[in-house]
Order: sequence, then structure tokens, then C-alpha cells
Amino acid sequence: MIKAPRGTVDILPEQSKKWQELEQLIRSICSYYNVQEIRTPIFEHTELFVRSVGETTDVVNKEMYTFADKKGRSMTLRPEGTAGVARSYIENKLYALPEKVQKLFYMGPMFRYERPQSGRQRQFHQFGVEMLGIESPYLDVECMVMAITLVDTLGIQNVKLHVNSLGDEQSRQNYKEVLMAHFEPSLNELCSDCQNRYATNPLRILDCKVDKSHPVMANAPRTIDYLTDGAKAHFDKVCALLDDLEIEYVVDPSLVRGLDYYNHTVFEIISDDPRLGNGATLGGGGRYNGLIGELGGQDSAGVGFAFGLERMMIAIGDELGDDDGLDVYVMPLGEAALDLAVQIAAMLRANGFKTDLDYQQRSMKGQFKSVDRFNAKFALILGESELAKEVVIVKNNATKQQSEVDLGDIVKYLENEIAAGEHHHE
RNA sequence: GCGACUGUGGUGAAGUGGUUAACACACCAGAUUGUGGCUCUGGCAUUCGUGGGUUCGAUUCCCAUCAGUCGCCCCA
Repeated sequence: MIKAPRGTVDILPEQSKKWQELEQLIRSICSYYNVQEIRTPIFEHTELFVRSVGETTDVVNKEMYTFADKKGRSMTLRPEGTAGVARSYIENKLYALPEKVQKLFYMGPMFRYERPQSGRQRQFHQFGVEMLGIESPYLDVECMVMAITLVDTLGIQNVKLHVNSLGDEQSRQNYKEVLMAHFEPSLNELCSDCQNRYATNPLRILDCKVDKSHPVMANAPRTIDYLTDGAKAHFDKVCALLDDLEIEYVVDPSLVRGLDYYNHTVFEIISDDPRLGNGATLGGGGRYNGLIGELGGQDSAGVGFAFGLERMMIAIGDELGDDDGLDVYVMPLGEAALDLAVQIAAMLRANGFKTDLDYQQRSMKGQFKSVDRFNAKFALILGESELAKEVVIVKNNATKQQSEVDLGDIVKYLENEIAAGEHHHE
């Protein structure tokens, strides 16, 4: 049997309703913030991700789905969304548009070759927002507010906003040197992963879970103490704005994100929902002022964030996904009745009734079970005697009352019944 | 990439080196010759993830492989 590839899942009808609701809520929130959708390719030139996400990152190093196309060009299934948006921003000259601030969102599948576990798949879905064009702490904060609003709207409880600043290029360089000097004497006391990190990406030592109680961690220098004046002013403003808006947050000096393009503000939305297990980070983001320049555009600032939709689905639980059911289920008894039932169903559908019917010649008992499964408002029974009299029996599945209705009057009858039913509920 | 546990029908699961692989739910049919959601009766796995090995014989033992769940790593 051929199965879905490892780390991929089918979203079946039972789940897809919930997905649609989530997506709709997200789109609605975007519209309140005047954030417009952008749809970029699922695959891009490999070079794009190498240059933006960073050569030394795990995502680029060992997690990309890379392949050669028929002309031998190296292509990669997108592992994240920002790179494609940045590329498109440059290629389509969005910086030259009359509105200097471009607020864009994307939503769709991403691909990373990882070991699957809870909240982590090889094909997964992200929703992300990018705000490009000007460097303003107000936009950093708008991103965070949007992210918080999203989880609030979805009814997700017990989340925290973690915030940190990596500073600008200069701050980062200063800090890196100080940090390496700090860890150097006790390097052989740290775990082997950290010893590797020391050479490749020393910032990551900070959020190591193995060495978290080691004394050098507690008194490690903090990024925010090594910010340049400009970077510090930016971060102070971000914090001040969050305070003004009464957004709860914690400054988390160990927050360093895994993609190279981040600088200045970084943040994460972290949940303590045990169902998420290891994937407690629902979403995260930050500023990436160098990215557009790095990709060959004219220097341009940007800030954004992304959420993992699978993780949000887990955190949402059963809140979404109500089934509103069919209007009519047509129950033909016998072959002759089926022919007429098909016509009645077509007529009802054309008149705006959500309709289905039985094609299996099942017993009434079996057909009534479908009526309930589909949560149909009306069962429409069509047997030989009805056929002869050119009527159908319309049974209201809520009240269980039924009456004979002439074939020509079905639509009118149903409309009256539905109107009466709604009146009843008031 | 590393580690742990698991893999029997549509689903949840018992089980044993040896003739017909429990049970429950779901599904289908009948009792109720055309009105269901209760009850009763019957039907529903040529087969125990896949491949190989040990054996007279394997779903059961061994090996490999694949998949699932979780942890590490990393990230959303």
C-alpha cells in the first residue's frame, strides 16, 4: 500500500472545516490591519534560502528539500516564508509603490526534512506577516500586537510574549566577541552540542537546555547590554510602546532565533499547553533590516512574524469546526424512485438547498441513519405509492412531523417550514 | 542525524510455536412486507505493517526494513 510520505498528513473533511475556519479568522484579522495577501512560489532557487536564512543554520544545512530541475538548476521547496516575500518585494519593485510601507501576509505549506513529532511535520503550514519599507519601532509593535490578537481571538490561553533585541550589525559583532570570551574558559564543561555551537553560532549556547543550570549561563552577558546607542533607542521605544498599549511581555535575554537574517527586535509567542509538547512556540518573528540588501535590493527595512498552523490547531482544541449540516436528504425506495429522486435533488440544489441522497437502495433504517449523520433538517421520502400519487413525504427531522407535498410545491413548502422553524426559535 | 516505545478487521483492542484469530464499537441485513436513533438475531480479518530467517509448522521466536508516538537536536 502506498502511504503518504513520512511527516505529511492528509487533512480529511472532518478536519478541513476547522482549517477553513482558522484560515478565515486569520484573513479577517489581516484585513483589520490592512495586511494584504501575497502568494509566492512553493519552490525557489536554492540560492535564495542559502543567502537569506543563512548557510550555517540547520534549516539550510540539513533540512531542505532540494532537487535539480530538468535543466539542472538547483531548486528548493520553501522551508519558510520570509525569503520568498523578500525576493518578490525586490523583483516586483514593491518598494517603488506609492505606499512606502508594504504590509503583506502569506499562508501555505512549508517543507523541512526533520524527524516528525508532535507539532512538527515535514510538510507543515505557516501563516506569516511581513511589514517592509521603513524602519519604525511602531511596526515591530504592530506585528506583536497582531500576533497577540490572533491567539486571543482564537481563544488560546496561557501564552506569553517573549521579547529580546539582537541589536544591529555592530551590536551583534561586539556581543559575539564578549560572549565567546565569556564561555571560552569553561568550554570543556559544556555539552558537546554547545562546543560545536561555540564555533558555528555562539548565541545559540544561551538557550541550551542541557547546560541551562551551569554557572556560566547565569552570569552570561546579555545582548541588550551590548546594544549600540541606536539599537538601544529602538528597543527602548518598542518596550515603551508595548507598555503604553498594556501588552504583557517578558524580556528574555536567552531568546535568539535560528535564522540568520534577524536583527534588532526578536519575539516569540510561547504556550504552556502540554498537548504541544516540545512545540511550545506557536509563532515568532523579528526585524530583518539587512535582508533586502543581502538579496540584492536597495537597502530596505523589514519586520515580520510567522505562526505554525498545526501548532495553533493543537492549541485551539475543539473550539472550531462546527458542522452546520444538510438541508435535505432525499430517501428513494426502489429503483424507479431513485430516478425521480435525482431530479428532485437537482431541483433543490438549484434552489439553494444543501442536498444529498441515497444511491445504495438501502432500507429506510439505513437511510435515516444518513439523515442523522449529515444532520439534515429534512428527510424527503419517496416510495412507490408517493411515485404513483406524484407527491413526496417531507419529514422535519427536528419535530418529526411529516406531510405529503405535491412534487411542484416542494421548494415552497421547505421555505415555509424553515421560516416557521426560525420563528419558533426566537 | 541520535535514542526509547509501539505496529493484529473500518475503529478500540485480547491472544497463542500447531486444526475455525476473542470481545466491544461501527457498518450491512432481518425481526418491524414503507418511517430510524431501544432490543434481539445474523453477516463482516483466506489473516496478524513489509521482507527475510529459524522450525515439520510462525501472527507468536530472530534479523532487517518501513511506519507511528515521544524525547534529543532544530524550529513554526
